[in-house]
Amino acid sequence: MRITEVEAYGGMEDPASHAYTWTPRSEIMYGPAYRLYVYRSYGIHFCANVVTGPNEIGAAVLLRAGEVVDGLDVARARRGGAKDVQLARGPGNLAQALGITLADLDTDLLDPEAPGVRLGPEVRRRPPVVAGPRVGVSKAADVPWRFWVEGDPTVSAYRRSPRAAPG
DNA sequence: AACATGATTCGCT
DNA sequence: GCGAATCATGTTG
Repeated sequence: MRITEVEAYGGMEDPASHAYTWTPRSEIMYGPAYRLYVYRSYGIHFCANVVTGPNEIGAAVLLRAGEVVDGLDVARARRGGAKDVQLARGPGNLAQALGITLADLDTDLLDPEAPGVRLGPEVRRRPPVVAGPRVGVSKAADVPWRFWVEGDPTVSAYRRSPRAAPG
């Protein structure tokens, strides 16, 4: 899968991050980099993050959207007949398309032997990337740490949290 | 032990 | 555009 949209969370210094205050849930975020941090959202969906360490800050990057370029049939089956372009559009949908669950928590994304997902190393060509305010967070929403490929149809629509400070 | 809330999505208007 | 669904986690008593 080609990632087209991400959102950065600055660990203990970022009020919007799960790592802002230490909790058992976010413990993984303080660990080594390139591990997978998965959490359940609204009781229904899973969201996948890449811990970016390497220090003990608890920083991570939320995978918000992507274009499925491999295993299309599997992704389609998992997403139950959604349009190809929206197979991995949105954090919950992306996790579902990849089949990520809590079982994948703490997966070493650089280990070729590790079961489940892994992070592809190569970026052949860097497409134009734009930055903007973050989606869905009630705090520090205007920190421009959401990055996406400009004009890519698989990028999710921007929606500001109703609880975020007016901007 | 109880209460409030959310890094969301989908369907209806 | 708006609101319900849905439950684990975090916070408070």
